[in-house]
Amino acid sequence: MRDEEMNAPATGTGIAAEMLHWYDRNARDLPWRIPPGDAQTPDPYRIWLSEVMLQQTTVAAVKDYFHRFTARWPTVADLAAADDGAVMGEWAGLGYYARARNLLKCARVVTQAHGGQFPDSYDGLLALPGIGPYTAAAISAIAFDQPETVLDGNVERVMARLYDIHTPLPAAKPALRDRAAQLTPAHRPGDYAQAVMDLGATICTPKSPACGICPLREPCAARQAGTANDLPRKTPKNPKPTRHGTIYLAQRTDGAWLLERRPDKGLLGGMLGWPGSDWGENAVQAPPIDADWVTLPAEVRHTFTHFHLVLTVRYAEVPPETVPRQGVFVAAHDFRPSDLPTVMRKAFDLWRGA
DNA sequence: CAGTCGTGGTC
DNA sequence: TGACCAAGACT
Repeated sequence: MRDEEMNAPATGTGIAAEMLHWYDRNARDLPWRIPPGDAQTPDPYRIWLSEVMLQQTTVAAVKDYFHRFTARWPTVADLAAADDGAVMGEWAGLGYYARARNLLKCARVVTQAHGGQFPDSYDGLLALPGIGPYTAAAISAIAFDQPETVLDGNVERVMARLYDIHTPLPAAKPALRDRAAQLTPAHRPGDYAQAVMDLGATICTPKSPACGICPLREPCAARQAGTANDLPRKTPKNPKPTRHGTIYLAQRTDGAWLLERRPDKGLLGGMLGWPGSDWGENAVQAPPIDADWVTLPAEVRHTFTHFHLVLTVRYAEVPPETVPRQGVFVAAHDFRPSDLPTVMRKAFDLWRGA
């Protein structure tokens, strides 16, 4: 390499080459990843599953779920054949439950309309349920080594710093996408995509980035300007209101619990939960069944993306013949608290005294 | 387009 | 301790 090139790493090809060089020595060992240099071909099913799980979710949180899903459903056809309730139960605790509903929809489309093979193109992937611009680019790049540009929170942060872009998100997104697209190499685009995301996750972190050991420290404009820690800028978020509600834990004398399957649309859609009131300013609703209700001495507090929730929990033991107005009784041996979304499990733990 | 949609970790 | 944050999608 000529000195001129050595001193001009701010070119697109120079930066991509630097990224790949760094990735070859620093790629994280992840359950869904084929290490750089390995002759194996990625399994599109595993790449797809991991990418959906990783949407707005940390690697640490995903790992165990990924292992359980792939052990129980090794192929997309296996997943397509699964019961809805089994998939929702296995997803419980991971959050953003629309992902699980779309996951199952997608598995069935791929199995029934695509012969069990994922499309290898960005457009083909984008047409599938639960696959948006980021995930379509990620799967086509990582699983099929197509030169698509991934733009996630990591890449946005790396680009904002590398080019010292001060426009706040989400307005800056088109500019950041342009920069990212310019850097995407034709050679090893899958490894490059993972390299940028690894860099954002381990070096170019949101707070206190490790600029000293960053492979892009020389071309990075924000590091030179001293603005790296303040980028990317973001438009401030709205404050979270607090909502209130009441949920009812009814246990039959034979041990069965009164539960309901929540409607597919909306909060915790498709998940199992305790029947109860709506959550609002001052939600009041008749209990789902006539009983001698006891209000637990503590409340459940839980924070969702856009509001805080305070739940009053009431408990009652009811005789076997009682017919509920809401929900269905689930036999004790069929009830697994791990099937519940976290806020519902908190209520159960509160009753149990955990 | 801006609101909706979870959760656990971090500082 | 509360606010921010994470490999976004959907409406």
